[in-house]
Amino acid sequence: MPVITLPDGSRREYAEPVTVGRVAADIGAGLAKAAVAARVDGRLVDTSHVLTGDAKLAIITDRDEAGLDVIRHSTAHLLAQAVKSLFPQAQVTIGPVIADGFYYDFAYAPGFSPDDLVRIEERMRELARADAPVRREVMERQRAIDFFKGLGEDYKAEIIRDLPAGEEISLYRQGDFVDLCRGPHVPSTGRLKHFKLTSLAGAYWRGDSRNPMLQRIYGTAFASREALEEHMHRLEEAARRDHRRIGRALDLFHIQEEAPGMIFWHDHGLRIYHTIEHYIRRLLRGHGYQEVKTPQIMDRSLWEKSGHWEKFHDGMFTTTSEKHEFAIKPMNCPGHVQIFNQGLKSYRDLPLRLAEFGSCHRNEPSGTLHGLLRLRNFVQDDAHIFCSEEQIQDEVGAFIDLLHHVYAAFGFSEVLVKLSTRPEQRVGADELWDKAEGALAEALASKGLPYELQPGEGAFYGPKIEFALKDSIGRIWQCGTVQVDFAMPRRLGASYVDAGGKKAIPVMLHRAILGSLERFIGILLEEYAGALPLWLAPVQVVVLPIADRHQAAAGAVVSALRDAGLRVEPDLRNEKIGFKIREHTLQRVPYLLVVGDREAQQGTISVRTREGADLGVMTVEALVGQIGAKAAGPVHSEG
RNA sequence: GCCCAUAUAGCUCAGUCGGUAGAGCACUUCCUUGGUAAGGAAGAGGUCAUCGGUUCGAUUCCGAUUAUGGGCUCCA
Repeated sequence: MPVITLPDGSRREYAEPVTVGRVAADIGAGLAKAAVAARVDGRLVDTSHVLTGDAKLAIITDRDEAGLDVIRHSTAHLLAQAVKSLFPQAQVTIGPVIADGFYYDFAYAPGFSPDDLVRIEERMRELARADAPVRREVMERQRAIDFFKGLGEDYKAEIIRDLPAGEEISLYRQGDFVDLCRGPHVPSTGRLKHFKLTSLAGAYWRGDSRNPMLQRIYGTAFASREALEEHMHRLEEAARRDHRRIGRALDLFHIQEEAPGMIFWHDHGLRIYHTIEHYIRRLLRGHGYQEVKTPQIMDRSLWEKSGHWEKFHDGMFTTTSEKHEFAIKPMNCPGHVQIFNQGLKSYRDLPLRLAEFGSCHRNEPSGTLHGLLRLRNFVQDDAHIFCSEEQIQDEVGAFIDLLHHVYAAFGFSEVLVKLSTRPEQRVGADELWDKAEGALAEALASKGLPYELQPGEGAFYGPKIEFALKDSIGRIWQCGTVQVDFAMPRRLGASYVDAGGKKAIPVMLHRAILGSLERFIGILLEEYAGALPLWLAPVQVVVLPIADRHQAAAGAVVSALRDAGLRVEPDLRNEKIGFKIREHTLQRVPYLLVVGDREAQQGTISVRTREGADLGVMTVEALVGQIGAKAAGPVHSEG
């Protein structure tokens, strides 16, 4: 006699076991039609699930987030069904739901072509129209393994073999297609209407590059056609924010074939770069950092001592001179230890903070390069803090505050935080790791920062916190970091005299706020779609004379603004004012000043913003009063 | 590095079922001196990424290389 309790607290009693679908139908025909799955006592089930005893039941429709996931998951199955029907030799593997869609990996040696994708999507529509019921069945483990082996689905058999013991093994059938799956799924394929296959990629079986490469098909699905179209539209909009496109359009930088992974900064791009560097430099000085500069290339023997050579020499560029082999620095830390090592250090010198805008080269695999976001040559706002073990937590805490202060200054509010702990291969005693991980976790907790734990993802020399930002299409990029290092100071012979007069080895904190300036600028450009905040804009103001006779007046405005510290340029071209307005608006110049007869006569300017707002006519002094402080940026307000 | 795709004028792209290419914008010159998102005319501009193969003939077909894009792996 099941008693079913609904989310609103109401109850329904049944004389005998009922299916979820039946209960939904009893509540209302509309709900029954909209139901894609259900939650029974918190567990997701199909609408065909039979309720045998008392239960709490919530019907899930495509309006629920969980319902959308079910639709996407079922669409992935539909994709697999279509692929199997068109390419019977293909083997199915896994097909999970991901953010904004799903994918399915197939083992298919010849590979799919983009044309195949079109065919597959067509077949999916046919299969959806057929509206085949999706049925769940449970199979005993060994029988399931034999069953899939019999189908030639070796990957599936392997997946079942590796499922934890005691896990129920369920299969889903739709038409002649069977797939191993936990479910739940939509009741029938006809429920899948608004989907699209989006891309084709390679992906290693089980994410291991030693394994065979599978064919991954990405797709997405939504509850309505409008939602799908909106999603595709969002992607197009995001593509317009792409920093590579903006970099070209605003003449900021370029990359060319002869220097893959390296940037040619143009004038306007370098202005952004320098503004940021200047800001960080001032800030660090105010926070007790010294700025240093270390050699670009150093002898191989130093990299052997630091441990980099053994672990990373494949990723290092090298060069030779007179029988010496040199490496171009991939990091700044060994250089900073050399500076620390000059002269005897006392515990009174700690914490010693050495900062460098260090240009690093890393021979990244060609397939990983990506605009400004992944380069072979980049500049870190790097620093190393030499301190005692007791100072770790305070230093990390202060750094976290500083980092958030900086990210806020650039207008980033969403910063993802991750804590990576000891990897299998590591140096240093476990007690040290306990202490360091504890210090990092404690520092995060004391800031009330939520973070994702990444066990085993730390560096070989110590645990780390990573701070990441998202690009315009939601990809996550590590920017800031703080890492505890027990190994390198010892390896490179760093020491200080402690309070007891004994020699001690300092702990080293590696830390960067922006990470790579290039990457940070890339993300910044996408965040603002090129319309950078006033203080970062390469050109803050343009002065536009209406006709040739206003050029002198415009020139006077330019020099006055330049004297006031603004980045300002005139546009003296023989063009109409509308043309110039359009062009500089597209160039994302924050303020556009028009000078015509009226203004020339009165000694004023007519002010317009890149957003199209008319701020009216005013004097240069009035404008400087209005925007001067903002244009100078946070560096001045922080002293 | 691995999988798939792409590479044509400065940019965005069209095109050639194999007979050495075209648009728009940008650029140059001239006309125009115009009041808040494109004034007009003319002109110039390309070894069709590189190397090789097939062919009477290759920008087009095939192969390799390089780079780029989307993923995967990696990221000190």
